Amino acid sequence: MARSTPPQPSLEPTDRRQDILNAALACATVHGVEAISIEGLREHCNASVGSIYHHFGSKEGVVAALFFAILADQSRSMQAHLDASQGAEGGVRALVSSYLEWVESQPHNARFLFQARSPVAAGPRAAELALAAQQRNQTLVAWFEPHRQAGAVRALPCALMPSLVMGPVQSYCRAWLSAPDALPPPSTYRTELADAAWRAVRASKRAP
Amino acid sequence: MARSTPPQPSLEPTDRRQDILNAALACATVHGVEAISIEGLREHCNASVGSIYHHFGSKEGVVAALFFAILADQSRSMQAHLDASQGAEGGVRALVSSYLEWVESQPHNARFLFQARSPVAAGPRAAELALAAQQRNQTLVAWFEPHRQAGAVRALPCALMPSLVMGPVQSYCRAWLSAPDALPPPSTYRTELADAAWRAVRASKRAP
Amino acid sequence: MARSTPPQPSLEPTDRRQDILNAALACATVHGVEAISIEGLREHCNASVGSIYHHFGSKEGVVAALFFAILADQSRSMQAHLDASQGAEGGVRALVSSYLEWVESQPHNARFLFQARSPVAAGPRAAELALAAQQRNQTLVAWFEPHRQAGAVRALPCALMPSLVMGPVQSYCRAWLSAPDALPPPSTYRTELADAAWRAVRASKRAP
Amino acid sequence: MARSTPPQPSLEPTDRRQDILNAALACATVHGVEAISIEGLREHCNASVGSIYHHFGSKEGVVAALFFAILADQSRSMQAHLDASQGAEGGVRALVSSYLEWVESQPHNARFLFQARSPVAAGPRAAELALAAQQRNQTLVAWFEPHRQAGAVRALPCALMPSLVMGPVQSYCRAWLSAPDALPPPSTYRTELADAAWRAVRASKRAP
DNA sequence: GATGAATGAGCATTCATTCAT
DNA sequence: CATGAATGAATGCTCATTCAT
Repeated sequence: MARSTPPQPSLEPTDRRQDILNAALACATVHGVEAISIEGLREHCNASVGSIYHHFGSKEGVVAALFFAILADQSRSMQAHLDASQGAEGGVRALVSSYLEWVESQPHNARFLFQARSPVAAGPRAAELALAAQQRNQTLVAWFEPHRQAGAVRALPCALMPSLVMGPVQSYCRAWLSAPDALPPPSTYRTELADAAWRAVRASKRAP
Repeated sequence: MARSTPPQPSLEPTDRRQDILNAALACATVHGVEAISIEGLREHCNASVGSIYHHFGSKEGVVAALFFAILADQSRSMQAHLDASQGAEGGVRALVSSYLEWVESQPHNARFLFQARSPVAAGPRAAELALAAQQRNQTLVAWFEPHRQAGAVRALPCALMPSLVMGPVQSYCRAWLSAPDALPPPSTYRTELADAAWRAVRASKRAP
Repeated sequence: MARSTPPQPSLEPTDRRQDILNAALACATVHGVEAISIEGLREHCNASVGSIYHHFGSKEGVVAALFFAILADQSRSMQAHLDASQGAEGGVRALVSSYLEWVESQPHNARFLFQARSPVAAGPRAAELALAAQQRNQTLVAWFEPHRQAGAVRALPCALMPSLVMGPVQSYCRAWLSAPDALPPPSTYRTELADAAWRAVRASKRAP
Repeated sequence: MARSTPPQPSLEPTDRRQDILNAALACATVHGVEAISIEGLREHCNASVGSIYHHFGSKEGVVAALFFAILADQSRSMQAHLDASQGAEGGVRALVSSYLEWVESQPHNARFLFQARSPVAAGPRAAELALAAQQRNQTLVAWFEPHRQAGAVRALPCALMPSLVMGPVQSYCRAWLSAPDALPPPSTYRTELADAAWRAVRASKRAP
C-alpha cells in the first residue's frame, strides 16, 4: 500500500509485516477502523496471533504503523506534484489536484487515513502524529512564503493557510468517501476546487 | 448541554435523561466516543444500569440521542443567524461566523459531533442522520438559489456548495478542537474565514 | 470458611460471593494459588465470568478477599485462646497451641495463607496486609509488656518476639503442610513446641 | 551470584549460562519468581530465545538451575561454619549465625530461595530437591547425635530439630526480606537469636 | 552454539444486555 | 421508574516452545 510503484512481485517471499498491514486495511475497509480485531487480521493474512504481536506489539501498533505508512505515501505524492509545479497558482492547483487524485486512486487508504487519525492521536504515537502534521503544515507555509513576498499570494495568517487551500477539497473528498455512490468523484470538480483554492489565497486584484 | 434555554430548575427533580446525556458527553470528552460504556456512564451520573436502558434502550441509543440533540442545537443556531442576515454576502458571512461561534462556545459538543457521526451513521438511526444531512445541504443550496439567479453568486454545482462555503471553517475548527492550545481560537480569524468563503462563491467581477 | 460458627444453612439462598471464595480455596488446594484461574472458579461454583468480576473486580481481588477472610479467622481464633489463658507461660502456650490446632483443623486454609501471602503483598492491597501484620505483632508485643515488666519474661527486642515465640511452630507447620504424609501432625509435638516457645522468652532463672 | 569465588574474568568470553542465571535473579527480585519469563530474561541479559533453550531446556530449567546453585552455596557456607565450630553450643550458634550472615550478605539470593522452592518442588526436579532437603536435615540431626548422647542437648524428636534450631532465625529473616526497611537487619539480633536456639535444644539444668 | 520469526493454546478482562425485585 | 446482580460471548494479549538458518 505504502509502496505503490513496484506492483508487488507477489507470493513466495511474501513479507509478513506487509501481509498484516494489508489485512488491517482490508478489515478497516469492510467495517471501519474500530472493527479491526486480531482475529480478523488472522483471517485475512495467514499470520498467527503471536506473529502479529511479534511485529507490531499491539493492535494499536498495527493501526499506527499502517496509518503512518499511508500518510507518508500521501505526502510523498503531493510533494512530488508540488515540486513539479510552476508559480504560485500552479503550486496551489497542484496541491489540490494531487490530493484529489491520490484520494480517488486509493479510496481505501484515504478512508483509513480519515478514520484512523483519532485512534492514533489518542494512542502512544500521538507525538509522532503531531510532529508529522506540523511538518506538513510548515512545508506548505514555507512553500508559500516566497510567493507571498513576491505579492502573488495574499498576506494571511500562517495557521490559516492549510485550511484555506485544502479545506474545500478535503471536505468534498470526505463526503465522497462516506457516500461514493451519492456524489460524483472528486476529479469531476477538479477545476472548480482548484479555482476556489486559488481564489482563497491569491493576492487581491488591486494590490500588485 | 443541548438545550440551553431552560437553565435547569436545579437539584431535586434533576432529570435523569439529561443526567445521562451529560455523562455521555463527559465520557466522550475525556477518552473519545468509542470509550463510552454503560459502566462509565454509571460512574459519571448516578443512574443505575437499568435506568439507562429504561430511558435509551441501548448504548447506541444514548449516543444517538445526544448526537441528534446537539446537531439540532447547532442547526437552530445557524439558521437563526442566517435568517437575520441580509443579502448573499451577508448570508455567507453569517453561516461562517455562526458556525465558528457555536463551535467556540461549546467545544465539547462540537468535538462530539465530529466524533460521533461515524458510529451514528453505522447504527439504526442512520437514515435519520442521512435525512438531516440532506436537509441541511438542501436548505443551504435553496438559500443560494435566488442569489445565484440574481447573478450575485457563481453558478457552481450544488454538490460543491457546502464544501466551498463551509470547508475552510470546518477544517480550521476541526484542527483547533484537536489541539486547542496549539492554535488561536477560530473567532480570531472570523473575518479571514468569512472573506474566503465569500470569495469562493461570489460571482466573478467580469461576469454579467 | 471465614465464618466457622453457623455451619451454612446450605443451598437455596447460597451466597454467590461465598461460593466464589469457596471455589478459590478448592482450586488453590488442588494445584496451588498460582493455578487459580477464572475458568477454574467457574467450574467449581456455578458463577459466570461476569459475576466473579462483579463481586471482586479481578482475579487478584478474589485471592485477596479470601486471604483476608482466612487471616481474620485465624486471628480471631488465636485471640480467643489468648484471652482465655492465664499468666505469661499460659499465654505463650495458648498462642502456640491454638496456632497449631487451627492449622491442623483447617490445613487447606493454612496452606492458602502461606501460599497467597506473596501475591497479595505484591498486589494493590499490600498496604492493608502490612497493616494487618503490624497489628498482629503489636497485639502480641503489647500482651507481653506487663509480663515483661513483672519480670516473668525476658527483656527482648520487640521486633524479635513474634519470631521467637511463633518461629518454631510456624516452621514445623509449614513443613507438615508441604508433606503431610512424611511428618507427624503438629499436635503430636504440642508440648515440645510450647515448651520451646516458653524457654525462648521466659526470664532467666537468675533474674527474679 | 551463586559462585562468588572466581570474580569473573570480565567481559569478552562472558559466560552465557551465568548471564542468564543473573538475569533470572534480577527478574525475580523485581517482580517475583512467578514473573520470570523468557522474554524478560532476553531483555536483561543479551541472549536470544534460542540460546536460553539451548542452555537450560525450558523456563523451569533456568529457575531450577539457579535455585540449586544458590542452595548449594548456602549449604557450603553453613557447613563450613559448622565444621569450624566447637562443642554443641558452638555448633548451634554457628548454624544460626552463618545462616543469618549468608542471608544478610545476599538478600536477593535468599529471597529467591524462599520464593522458588514451591515451583521447583512442583517441577521435574522435585525429587532432587526432596533429596537435598533430606540430606540437610539428616546432616543436622546426625551432627546433634553425639552431643545428645553426651547429654549436652535435650532428647527431642528428630523431626523437630530443624524447626527448633532454625525456626526463629528463618522466621525473622523471612520477615526482614519482606520489609527490609521496616526491620533491623538480622545480624542486629545475632546474639539473641543464637541464645534462643541454644536454649531451645540444650539439656535442661537438672537433667543428668 | 546462536538467532529470532513463528506458533497457538490459554488467560484475564470488558461490556452490552437482561430481568427479578 | 429504579436497581444491581447475573450472564456469556467476544477480545486483546502473554508466553513457553519450536525450528530453519
